[in-house]
Amino acid sequence: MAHDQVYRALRTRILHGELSPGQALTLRGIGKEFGVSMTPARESVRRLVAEGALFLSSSGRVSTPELTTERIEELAALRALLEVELASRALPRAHMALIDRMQAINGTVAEAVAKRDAVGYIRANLEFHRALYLRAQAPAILAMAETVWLQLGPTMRALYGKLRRTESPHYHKLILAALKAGDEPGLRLAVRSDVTQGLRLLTR
Amino acid sequence: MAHDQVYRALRTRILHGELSPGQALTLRGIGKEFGVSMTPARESVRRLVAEGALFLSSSGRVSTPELTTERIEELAALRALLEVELASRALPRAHMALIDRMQAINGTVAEAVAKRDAVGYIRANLEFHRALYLRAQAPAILAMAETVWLQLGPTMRALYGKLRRTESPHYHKLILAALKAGDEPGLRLAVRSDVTQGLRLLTR
DNA sequence: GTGTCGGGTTTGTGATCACAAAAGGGCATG
DNA sequence: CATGCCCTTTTGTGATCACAAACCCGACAC
Repeated sequence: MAHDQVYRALRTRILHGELSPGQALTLRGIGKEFGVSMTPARESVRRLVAEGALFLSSSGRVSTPELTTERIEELAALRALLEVELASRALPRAHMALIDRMQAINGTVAEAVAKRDAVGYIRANLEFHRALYLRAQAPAILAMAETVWLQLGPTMRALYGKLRRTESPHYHKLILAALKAGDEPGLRLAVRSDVTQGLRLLTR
Repeated sequence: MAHDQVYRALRTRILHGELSPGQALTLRGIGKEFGVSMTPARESVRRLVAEGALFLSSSGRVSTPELTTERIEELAALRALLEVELASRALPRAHMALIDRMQAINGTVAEAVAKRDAVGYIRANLEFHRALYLRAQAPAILAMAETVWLQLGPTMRALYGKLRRTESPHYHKLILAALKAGDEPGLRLAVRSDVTQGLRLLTR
């Protein structure tokens, strides 16, 4: 059970962008921080490496990945593919209660943007998307989308650290509008734009 | 380095459908088979679990997954999404040499079908697809497609064990034809059909 | 015949250790 | 002042062990 707690803690840390790209980790360091031996630390690290959340150098050293532009573009394309599908599947099941909740979450997103709180922004943004995708009833696809998020975690932090915007995310409003209208093509376009938009800044 | 060899061996075994769904594995058994201790056996197993290739029961027991119909359908949808994208990206770079090679591989597929060799069929089939997708120059997407294959490995074995066909795969010919003609919509449809066709049998 | 209980056995978990390879830093040399 | 080398320290790897939980199977009771 120990390795699972370590795994979960590291995972959310990476997912929420609390680690910068290229940041090094050591097994003994992790073990010490969580009060366990190297064994569970190693297991959780290996698992995160398997998911692409951490990078394992040829000498066995572990760090968060520093993504190349090409890889970022690929991951953005993956997000677009997977999340458009998820949104599309969720649409018929998206009732008013869900849309209200997403609207509330979007308020949190706006707050985080205003406060320049990168981690808060990323977390709220993920929550916004996940709230919708959970309705798709497609756990395998959602899991795959989450591993893509995981791989982008540290990079996202770097991205929003550079961002100068203080206005609330435009495409989230389009997503909500399309949901309300039951407009599938509009939803697909809005999700694709939202997902692609941010990453586009990084690749130039 | 020991755990990597174990990992790779188990991975190809699963990928090629050499293990039936629900087959149990033990750490000590794996260690004994490969002449290593439990430690590297555990690491490789945990990695395969993270990739969805193995299933970890709540009590820690490990086995190949027995997929539900819903999950098979989802994984089929994922294959369709990812592989259509990969094929589409590969198309502009698919020269005659590649098509020739794919045609040769398709001969191997036909042989395996004729001999009722499930493992040979799966392996040749994967090789056929991978030959094309490698040209897409999209390692992240390809890696994701491969983990989907991995999850389906044991199930595929069960599927082709039940199959009665002895004719060579029809959709592979359509894929080759679309490649030769540079026909992108045709290619997308052919790949989608090929990927969906087999799994469709299982879900009914 | 069916169900339940018990004990021996199998199995996973996490800690610890010895070892080798890599990294980092200080020193000498050009 | 820069560069290469060597030694110390750090770090990952794999083996082994003690322990607890789960499992299996046979016996017993109803």
